Amino acid sequence: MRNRVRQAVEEALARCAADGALEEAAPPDGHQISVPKHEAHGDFSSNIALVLASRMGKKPREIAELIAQRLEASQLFSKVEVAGPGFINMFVRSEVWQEAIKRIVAAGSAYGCSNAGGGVKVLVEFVSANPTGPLHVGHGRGAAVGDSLARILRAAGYDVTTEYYVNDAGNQMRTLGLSVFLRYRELLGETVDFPDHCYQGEYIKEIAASILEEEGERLRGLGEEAAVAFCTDRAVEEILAGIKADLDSFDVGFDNWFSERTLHASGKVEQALEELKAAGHLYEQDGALWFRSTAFGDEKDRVVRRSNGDLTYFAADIAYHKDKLDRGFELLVDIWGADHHGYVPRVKAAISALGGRPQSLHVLLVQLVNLMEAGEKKAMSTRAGEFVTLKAVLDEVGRDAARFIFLTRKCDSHLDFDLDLARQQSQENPVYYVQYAHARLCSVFRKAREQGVSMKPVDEIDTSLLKEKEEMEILQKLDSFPFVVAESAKALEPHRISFYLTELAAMLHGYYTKFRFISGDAELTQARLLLAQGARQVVQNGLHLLGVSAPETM
RNA sequence: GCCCCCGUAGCUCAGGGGAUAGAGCACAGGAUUCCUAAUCCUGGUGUCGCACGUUCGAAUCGUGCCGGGGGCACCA
Repeated sequence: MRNRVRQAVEEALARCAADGALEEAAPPDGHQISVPKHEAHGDFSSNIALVLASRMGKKPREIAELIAQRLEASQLFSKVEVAGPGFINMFVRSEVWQEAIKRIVAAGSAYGCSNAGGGVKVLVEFVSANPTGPLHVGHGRGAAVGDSLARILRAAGYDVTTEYYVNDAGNQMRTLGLSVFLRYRELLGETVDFPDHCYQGEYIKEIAASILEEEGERLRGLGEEAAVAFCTDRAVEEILAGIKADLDSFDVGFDNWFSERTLHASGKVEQALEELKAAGHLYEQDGALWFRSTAFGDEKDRVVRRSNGDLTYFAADIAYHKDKLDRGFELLVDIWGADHHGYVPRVKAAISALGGRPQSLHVLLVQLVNLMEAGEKKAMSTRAGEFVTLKAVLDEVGRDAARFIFLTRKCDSHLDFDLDLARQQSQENPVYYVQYAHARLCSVFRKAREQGVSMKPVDEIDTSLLKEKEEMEILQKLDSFPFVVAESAKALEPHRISFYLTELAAMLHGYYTKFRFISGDAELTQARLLLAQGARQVVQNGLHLLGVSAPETM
């Protein structure tokens, strides 16, 4: 609808130019069609005259009048007004809104989808937690945001691939293997010195125990290097399996699991460095190899190969992002913990140096989650082994509530996740408010069936009977859903969907209390059931974008 | 010291150039012979952290402060 309104306004402007009333025919960049806060200001409002005024040296209201006059002829509107400093307020005819419900019902589960994204190939990389321990709540937030964003982008017509980058190479992998091996030796009765930098968690002991069970004392005879390597492989395997299981119970899946080891093994890291070197962006200093990232806006140059010969993680990250571009992705969305924000300029620098467009990379920095319990912040450190796992939280508050809490805030705002509250307050959680709206509509249809009321074919339903103010508001809200999805995708902001759904649910609950879907008036009942069907569909589609279930009963 | 994010109602947070700044929670009162009361209705609160600036117009943009968090390794 909004697009139709925009088109009408811009055509009216063109007609002004055609008949000589105004000089400009082209719509200005800042032209916005918005939904006013106050209903007295119409269904839609255009600021076109305000934007044009300064450029044309005319009074905004004068321009607005000229355009408004030509808009009145449109079949779309029942009334067009100039108001305030020069807004054009437009009132859409009720028949236009009423027809929308048929479109919505016809589209079904596809309603909300659009081709706004134009098939742009986008890679959404998220979670990518190091396989050194189980996922904690912070990873859960990233998982919810990434998975939901991928769903929203798909709905908005982007060609989406999701990926988890597995850091299964490098120093910390040795540390992980060493940690397990030391616990293994402890289990064999040795007294070992367990260093602080090793992973302290209980899960390390469990992995050691399972190795002991399956391999016996065999590892003792292998020599430290081989034994640690063995432990590393086993630990990564077990931890990754655990991570996958946790994500699975959070209903988060990935198209690809991308292993860092394969980057090294295939020579792609060396290749990327060669390319940078050929372009003159690398230099040697103090025995190390540096990338001149300052040439692309970073605050200091970065080491890609240390003086001891080891490649840094950054070197692999360069190759990884090059590989993403080589695979043809036009838009790269990386979802990182906010503590990695310092990393953004150097990765963008690498993309630029390799001939890519730094704007093609969008890094969403998800603020860390403060887990609160009994009014106190709980410590979160994988290495120290002090953290609340995602699994533990899911077991307590449930998948739907957890996802909704994560998705009802902008991802760059800090989030206090109060365990006590989420646990005991589950009845007041907004997710149930939305789900209940869906369940209630389902129950209306159950009731209708009980009473032998069945819906007529859509064509035969008289939608002009939907003339209550509340019905009109719901129709407008339902109509805006595809626009909300498209904007949410464009802005990479899943939380807009949660807010939309909460607002829609409020309208539906209010309507439910005040009016009856099923009444003695057979024609009216048909029209209202159609409204109910469309509304239920939109709630369901919206919840699906969040990865939250839409129960039929509660 | 430098960089990034945040600061909006008692609390948790939306709004991120547009008209009189919103929601949930909490608090008080009310609503159910009838499609699920996990619901609805009513009640009120804001120096939008502070100060300048940009313009027709600023919670929103810019600069500087203040406060909170995070980051500034040849760690990941």
